[in-house]
Order: sequence, then structure tokens, then C-alpha cells
Amino acid sequence: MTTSNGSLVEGVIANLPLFRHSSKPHLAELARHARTQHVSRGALIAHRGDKLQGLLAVAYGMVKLSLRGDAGEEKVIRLVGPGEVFGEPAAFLETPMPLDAIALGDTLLVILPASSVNALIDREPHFARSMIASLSARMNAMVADMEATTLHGALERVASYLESLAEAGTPAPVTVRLPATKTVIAARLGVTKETFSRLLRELAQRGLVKIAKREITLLDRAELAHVAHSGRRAHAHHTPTV
Amino acid sequence: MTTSNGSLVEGVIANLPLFRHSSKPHLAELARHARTQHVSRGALIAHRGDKLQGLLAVAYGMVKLSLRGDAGEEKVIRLVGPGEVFGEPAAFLETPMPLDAIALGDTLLVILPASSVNALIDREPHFARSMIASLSARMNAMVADMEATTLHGALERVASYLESLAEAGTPAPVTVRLPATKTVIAARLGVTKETFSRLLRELAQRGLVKIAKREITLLDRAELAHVAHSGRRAHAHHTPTV
DNA sequence: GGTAGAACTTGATCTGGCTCAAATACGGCC
DNA sequence: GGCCGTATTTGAGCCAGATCAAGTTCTACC
Repeated sequence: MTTSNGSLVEGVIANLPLFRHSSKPHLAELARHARTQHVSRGALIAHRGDKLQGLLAVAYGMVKLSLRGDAGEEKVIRLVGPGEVFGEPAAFLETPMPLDAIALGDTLLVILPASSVNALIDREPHFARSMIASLSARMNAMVADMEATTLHGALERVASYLESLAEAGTPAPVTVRLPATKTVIAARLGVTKETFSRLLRELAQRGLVKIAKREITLLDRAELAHVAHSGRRAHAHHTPTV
Repeated sequence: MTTSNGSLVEGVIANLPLFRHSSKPHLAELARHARTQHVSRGALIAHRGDKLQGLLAVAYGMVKLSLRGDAGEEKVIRLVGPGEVFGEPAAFLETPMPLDAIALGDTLLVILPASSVNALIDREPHFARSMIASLSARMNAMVADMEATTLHGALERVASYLESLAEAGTPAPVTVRLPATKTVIAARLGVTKETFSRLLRELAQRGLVKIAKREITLLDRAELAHVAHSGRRAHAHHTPTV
């Protein structure tokens, strides 16, 4: 891992949605205390139990946040892409990281020291609100994940995930690209790679999608949405109680 | 549901950990805009999809936050007890509630309008930090839940939960009380009531706990912790009575 | 202090998704 | 262009926990 520090940092920070509404001078001050760090594909950014020096933002690349079981099994909690931030709980509470953070590709991180972020919170109530909104949004996402994992079947989760990759509003067939390997996506969705492979095939056989390597074409958005939401597979209709 | 408003509110607010470090005047101002609401056992506080008028704090009683599946199955995301707050994401983002909130017993809620809480954030950076810390802690808890649900077996989850009910530090046998019916606790742990019943019995048969209605005595904390963490069950099965 | 409904237990059986095992297809690299 | 390690697919069987089906015990309220 190489570390550098330049005015580059300020530009990166200014582009993070989290700081979209902060003032120039405050951002400059934050940038003065921040530093970037380049990590290469596969590198371990933080191990479970590590303390973080601050918030971590992804400038480019991709980070996988995952839990590892006693056997080798892995559950991916979140994939963090460019412009996104992670590590807030560990940074704000000075708690050890509850999971591993691993770079999935060459990645540039910006490290924002907790003290500087706290200073910004004190100085700019508006930023405090952004941070609270950001954490709130993450909580909503986690609840949605829990719902998917515990209440919906694997096929529904896969269909729902593919849907989510396409920007809403486009009703016509779209081709999306999986942001990581199928094995990683599978772990993100809480299924094994074998099951994921089989379910993708099932969707393809039903004519809902077309799989080409990591590019997936959504052929029948409506039916895909139906599989994603309306529960059980195909013929499982519930006869209303009279 | 009955609604009242008195200086009572201020006392309740002052006792919420979230406001522990806020100044008297600011709390008084917050109290001026807050109101209490009494809900009786079983009452629906907020339905999935509802918008919230503000943050909800529990003065006394207990609230169940749960997701409901298309069939009747229920997943309890959190049990909110006295002094705790819920509904932050819905209040701050003005997003619809992603789950149902139901009173498990006679409950007194304090409703803190989002606008007033936001005003407090602007006025007291220290409070903003408390809120961020609170949300961070909740995120840590959710990650821990996800880990338990996806990476650990049901017996481990039950053992771990029972452990968590006893205040740390007490090494000797303790008797704890389940904060809700076994059916609700089961849904909280992500198992059916049937499985929960069987697992409690298994722990009892192994001599780790003693079950008396809703009172559970932890007889062997060390072994219980072992079951909770170190994975798989110890060649369990009914030992053939040789 | 009796009783209906809710909560809990127990037994039998079923099944979605996992595990184990192998073959095949890539992607990067010299 | 061929080689190697990783990713993906496919097949077969298995199992933890769910589901279905009765009982049994509480508990709240007349």
C-alpha cells in the first residue's frame, strides 16, 4: 500500500456526496488532515477487530465488507463503491471493526480522521445532519437486507438484486454489469455460489434475463419484478380463505 | 390511545440516555414541542409504510419492531425498551417506516418532532454527536445480528441471547427473565417458536440452564458461552440409553 | 374460580439451499 | 499462444430448521 497526500485529496472529498453541502473552507481544513491510501486488488484494508483511524471513503475502486465464519464461509455485508464511505461505527465509537474490509480491485481510499470529522460536525450543523441522514439511509438498507434474507427465498433475492442494478425508470431491456465476481455477489445475497449459478440459469431459462459472463441483460423487467416481489415461485398461489 | 402533555414530558426526556448530555434549557425547549402518547398492549403504533411525525422514545413498556412475510411469518428486528428510541431513519429521512411497531405491553411513548430534534442538532453539536453515536451503536448491533443469523446455528443464537440477558461480570448462576413471550423471542432470534422450545429444552437437558416459565436460570455460564461461540453442537442427539 | 383464547410443547415429516465432488471456462501473463 | 490459478457450472445427496398436526398449560377476564 502506498500513501500520498496532495491537493488531490480535497478534490476527492469535495466529490463525496456526504460533503456535498459543506463549505469550501471547512472542506479544505478537513483535507489538510486527511490522507489518501492506495490499496491493490485483494489487499486487506482492515481486519475484524482492528481499530480505524477514521472514516474511510472510496475514491475509486471497490471495497468488500464481509464477515467470515469459523469454517471458510463468507457473508458480504456491503460492497462499497466510489463516493461511498464506510467504517463510521468503528470511527465514531472507537469500537473495533466488526468485519473485514478487503479491496476488490485497485482502490484509492481517503482516510478522514475521526477527530477532524467530529470537528466538522461541531462547526457545521448541516454536516451533522448529512451524517445522520447517511447513517439513517444505511440502516434502512440493512433492514431491507434483513427482510430479504430472512423473509424471501433465494430466487426472489436474486431477481430483486438484478432489478436493483438497473436504474429505475428504464422500462425497456437493459444490460447491467455485476459489480464483482459471481462468487462475491452470491455471498452478498446470502447464497452459495453454486445456488447463485443455478438460480441465474433458472431465470435465463424462463427467458427473464440473458447471462453473458458478467453482463446480464434484463429481458422481462415486469416478470422479473414479479419474481422479486410477489413471493414464492411460479405456481404457488394462496387460495384466499373463502 | 390517549395523549397528554405535561411537565412529565421533560422528566422523561431528561432520563433518556440520548439526551444525557444536553443542557436543561435545550431540553425544556424540546419538551415544549414533544408530547406523550399512551398505547395499550397489542396496539399498532406504526404500520409499515406509515410516515412518522418524529422520533419515538419509550418511557415505559416495550415496543416490538417487526417485519411480516406474505404468509403470516414474522421477523422481529428489535425490541425497544424503556429509555430507548426508535424510528430515527423514518424521522430524519421522512421515509416510510420499513416495518411495523407494536406495543407489547402498556407503553408510554414520547414523540419528539423531527423539526425540534433537528433544531437541537443545530444548537448543540454535542447532541449531534450523541445521535451519531447512537446510530452507530445500532449499526453495530445490526451487523452482529446479521452475523448471528447467517453464520451461526440456531442453538448458538439461543445460547448467545440468554447470555446477553445477564449483565456481564456476574460469573455465578443468575436468573434472567425473558423480556417478551417465547414466541416473540423466537421471532427475534430468527427461529420458529417450535424450534426455540426444543432448543431451550436441549440446553436444559444438558444442565446449562433451568427453565421456569419465563424465568431462566443460567446454571453453567462458561459452558453456555462455549455453546454460544465455539460453533457447532457437541455431538448432541439423544444419547441412546445404552 | 371457571373458562376461552393465547402461549407453549412435542412429535412426525418435509424441503430449500448447502455440501461434497468434478468437470469446464476464463483471465492474466510470460 | 499456451499455461496456471481462479471462477463458474453441474450433478447428487444431505440436513438444519421449517411446517403440519395435536395436545397441554397459562392467563386474563368475567
